[in-house]
Amino acid sequence: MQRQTTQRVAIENAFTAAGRPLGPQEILEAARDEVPSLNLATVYRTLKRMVDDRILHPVELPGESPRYELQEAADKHHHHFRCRKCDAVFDLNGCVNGLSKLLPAGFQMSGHDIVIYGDCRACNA
Amino acid sequence: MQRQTTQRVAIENAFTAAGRPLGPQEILEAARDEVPSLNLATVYRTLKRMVDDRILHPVELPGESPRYELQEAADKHHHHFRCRKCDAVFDLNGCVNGLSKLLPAGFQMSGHDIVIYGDCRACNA
DNA sequence: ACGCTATTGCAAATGCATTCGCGTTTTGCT
DNA sequence: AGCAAAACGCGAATGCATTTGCAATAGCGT
Repeated sequence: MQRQTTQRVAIENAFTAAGRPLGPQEILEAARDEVPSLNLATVYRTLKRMVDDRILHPVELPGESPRYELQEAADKHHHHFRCRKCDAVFDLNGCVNGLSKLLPAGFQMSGHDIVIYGDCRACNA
Repeated sequence: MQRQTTQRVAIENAFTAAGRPLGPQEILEAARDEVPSLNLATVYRTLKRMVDDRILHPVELPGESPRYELQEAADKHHHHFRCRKCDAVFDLNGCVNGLSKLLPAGFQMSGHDIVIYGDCRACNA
């Protein structure tokens, strides 16, 4: 049976408060505001459970360890922005057309990922 | 000083023969056709040197360890295709428009990556 | 409030890709 | 051909992100 622990709630809160994909370390730091004793192993255990339960969804970017976002965010097709100054990742709404015209003959497309790099709002200011 | 060893030549040949980005293990297997004694450590050493010398360029895809492609290929802006059946990666020519319209207000774009997933020509056949 | 068991914190262990140490082999210069 | 330095092969060592074992703690049903 699934228990409602303070650390799990703190982790869920971290996601809703951030509104963007978070990595294990980021989650740890954010959730420690609520539960200072929180341990990284617990973060990993909780992440794994929440992914299994379809509450979170992994976000993989080139050359980086996975971040996670709420499944509800993942449900609608979207892509990601990664800030080169603060390394934070943000969700982007929408998509582009014409991807399939990049395909060579004989290739079949079943999905795609787009990552935009640059400076986020906060780092820009 | 830089020496022209048979293993280094074999590795270079693997790239020109493949015409697509290769990972260390793929390189090892391909180059062993020419030099059966080739060792993975040598592949890594050679890759590092060739990247330093701007002969090769690393290709990072979400959730995978880096592959490498000839710098000449990397010089013109392009993206990548990854086959879900054989895991091979291919270069794609061209790009798309309208990426910047995905940006939220206050965000500044300085680059982007696109990866298309699907079945490659060979796996399709 | 009590007790059972899921969950936690901590430190040690994994897994994996990549790197290093070192004795041996090659390369390229003379 | 002769040699010093660069490369190699091999196995052991790193570095990191992630996982696990275990004793202690804390949800939650009764």
